[in-house]
Amino acid sequence: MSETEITDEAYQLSTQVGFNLRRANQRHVAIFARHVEGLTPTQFAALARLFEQGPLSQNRLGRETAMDSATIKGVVGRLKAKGLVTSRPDLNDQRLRLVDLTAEGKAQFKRAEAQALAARAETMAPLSTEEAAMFEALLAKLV
Amino acid sequence: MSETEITDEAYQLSTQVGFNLRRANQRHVAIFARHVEGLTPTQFAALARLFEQGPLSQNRLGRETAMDSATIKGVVGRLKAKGLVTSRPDLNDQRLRLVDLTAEGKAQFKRAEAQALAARAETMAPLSTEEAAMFEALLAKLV
DNA sequence: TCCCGATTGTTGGTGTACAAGCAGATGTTG
DNA sequence: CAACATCTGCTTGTACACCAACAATCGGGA
Repeated sequence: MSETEITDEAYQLSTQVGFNLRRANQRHVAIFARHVEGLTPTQFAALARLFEQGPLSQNRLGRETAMDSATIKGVVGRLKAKGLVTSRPDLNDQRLRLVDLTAEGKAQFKRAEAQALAARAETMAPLSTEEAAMFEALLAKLV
Repeated sequence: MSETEITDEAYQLSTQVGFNLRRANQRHVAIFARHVEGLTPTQFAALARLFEQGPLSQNRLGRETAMDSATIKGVVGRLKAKGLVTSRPDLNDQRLRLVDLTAEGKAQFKRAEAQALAARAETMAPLSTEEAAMFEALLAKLV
């Protein structure tokens, strides 16, 4: 019996945090998809940053949303295909492509914002208000 | 000023949790990759379940590790390519393919276990012992 | 026994995610 | 001003992650 318990202990120690981090994220993405029509969490994040900050270069937008240059290229491409953003060369620096919201992009973001709030609420529903605040504070330390 | 603050508030409310969940997971995956040679977190999780529970059908293994059938197929395929697991038909139920650890798979898991512990420690390093315990407890409620 | 619903594994399609390597533009420094 | 390092965006390759549709198999009830 003791050996089994030791094995159990070791397993839990070694994977629980990363494993549950991954599952919590999966769960949130699924909840988000149910609430927000036509936007993934990452696409929503990109729209949010553009809404906040105005036109940004593609790489800059990637940094602001925690995506590397290969990932943000795909995200921007899909948003362009939906007509939510445009991209044009920067006249002052020919390396840059400035990404900007279209009117439709702004409208879609505003619609999605309330839905994203509902998704957030459902994700945090298992926690009390105090627990949720504590969790968010601790999570922020784990960047 | 007040309008800017309102926009800020709305943005933070609507994305912070999901966004930080995603970033915390990204960070953990990166830390895990630095510590554990040759195994991704999901591959490690699959080996861990097989080590715990012995041979499992492919779909069952997927459920135990929170992967759908399409995802677990890829993971098992890569583990087979590395010689860490084998799969064979179940004689009692011809729908099933039993996945099992090889001797090399067991050895690799035991080696990786200590490294995974170190990765976990580095992931949680920004938190005190009490904070880490609190965080894990709250995270567990968010499945 | 036969039929029907449920389960298993597979495939194809879409969407993140990152490493590595590339070419072109930029800007600094000797 | 010319060599240099840096930055940007792109591409390729690998690895999750899930949905939807599918064929084969299984189990139970009419």
